[in-house]
Amino acid sequence: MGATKLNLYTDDINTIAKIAKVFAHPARVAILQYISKQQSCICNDIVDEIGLSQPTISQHLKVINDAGLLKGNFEGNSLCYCLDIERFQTFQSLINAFFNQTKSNCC
Amino acid sequence: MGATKLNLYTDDINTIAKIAKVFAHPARVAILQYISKQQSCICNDIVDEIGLSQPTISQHLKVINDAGLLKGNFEGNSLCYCLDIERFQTFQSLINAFFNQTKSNCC
DNA sequence: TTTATATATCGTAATATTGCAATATTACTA
DNA sequence: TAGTAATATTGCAATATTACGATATATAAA
Repeated sequence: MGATKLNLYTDDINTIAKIAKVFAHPARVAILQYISKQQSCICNDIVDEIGLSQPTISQHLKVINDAGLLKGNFEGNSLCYCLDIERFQTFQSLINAFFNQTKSNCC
Repeated sequence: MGATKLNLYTDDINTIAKIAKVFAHPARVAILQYISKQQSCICNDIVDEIGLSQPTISQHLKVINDAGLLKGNFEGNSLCYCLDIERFQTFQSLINAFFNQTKSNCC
């Protein structure tokens, strides 16, 4: 009990759910938006920008990163995060495919 | 501790997260897909279709319904659920606006 | 090497989500 | 009105997520 029964669903369905989970917390939406606004891909002023602790931000970044949405490299002694646009685009396409298919089928 | 600090974020950000949450569980993705496939908006063979118990499906339906995505009306003694396409379309538009804005801003 | 700064990880408490059995409710039918 | 089928609600156990303090690790500069 309590755990999601992933085996009940098709891979496609699990993929959509997994993608949606990344955006299902406002901190992660805010982080993505903030990263995109910094032309030069600046790093952890995210902690200052959003009002969460450094470990919490780091945890959310890990979720975003595990989804493959980040490219990070060091600039000086600080980490420079950048959105992986291609991957982001893939997510958008998959989500749109789900929406389009679902609504076109419906009564 | 533990609870999401919604007050830290703009309404737009919280809206995106809330929408994403609906799709962040495979059962709900599957339910939406299944409902859309039934031309005649058929009801709780969802329970048979997906392998979850009736109360669990009902709970997921409630989440989807609370998001405003369902139109339900009784047909005989069974409930006929139907996707609210307009609302669904609104969700799609909002998500796409987020994606487009985020990726166009980025480095 | 020491020091300072930036980021990640660990451990843990608080809260949320998932799933189901039992039960209640609703709507039809006899 | 009693019985039946469909759906919702309640209560609870298992698990996941969120958040943070403490600490570890990594990089740069002194």
